[in-house]
Amino acid sequence: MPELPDVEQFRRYFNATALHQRIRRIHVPAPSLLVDTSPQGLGHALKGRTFVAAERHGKYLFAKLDSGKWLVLHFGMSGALHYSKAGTRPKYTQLPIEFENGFELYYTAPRKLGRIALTESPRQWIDDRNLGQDALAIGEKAFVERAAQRRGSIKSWLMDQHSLAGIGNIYSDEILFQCRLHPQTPVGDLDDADIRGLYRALRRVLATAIERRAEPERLPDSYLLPHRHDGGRCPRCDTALEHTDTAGRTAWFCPRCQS
DNA sequence: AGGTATGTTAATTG
DNA sequence: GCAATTAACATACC
Repeated sequence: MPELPDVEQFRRYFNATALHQRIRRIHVPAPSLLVDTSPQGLGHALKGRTFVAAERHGKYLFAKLDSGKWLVLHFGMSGALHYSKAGTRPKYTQLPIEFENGFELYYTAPRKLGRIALTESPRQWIDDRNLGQDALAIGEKAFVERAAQRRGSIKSWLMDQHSLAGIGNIYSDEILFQCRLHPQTPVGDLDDADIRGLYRALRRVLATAIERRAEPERLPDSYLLPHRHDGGRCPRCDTALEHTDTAGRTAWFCPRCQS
């Protein structure tokens, strides 16, 4: 689930629930999710502190503490956040954060593919990992420039977090469907109008998904995603959708509209 | 029981 | 150095 629109949901949820309450304690059942820290190190950084704001870059969520340090959360393929009364810990909770108000914020990750870390600043984390600009923050000019230095398929470009942060398999399929480009089209084959069309589709798709709270069922029926499954048909021309392996993932597309 | 899965990263190959 | 491909990670779900 968690691509840019999903993590943006988490950011808003975090800001609406978890700010300004003192942290009583935390627990780390699976230390393998920790990056460059330990359960003790994390506990030391969080205990007695409050969160003051949450920010997002690509698929990463950064939660600022009143100490100035930041908690970093990545949701992998299946992570989520839940805030509720203490003692209602959901299954697959990998980080419960208990507050003094009797509520807890639960970070869940059923497949343990997420990441938990601490950083001095989001900027430092982003630079250390060489992440690209956030997909919704990049301007058209920079987007066009990025395209010019890129070879290979358009889908792998959109999903490359070092080039552009936030887009994954699901939303890259939708963006390419919206601007009628086949996922395996080489970036070098696109002209300026194609690239600008791609940029506009990217912004529109991500903004729409955020508006719909990143719930796939709420997306317009004219979108690919509600039909992206075996037996699904193109909402535009009713052709049977096909899929192909690209960039190590399954890319769904309409063979008639996207050529 | 086996195949697939919305993510990232390292190793391998061209 | 790039890009594509594959495997690995750990586990749920169909």
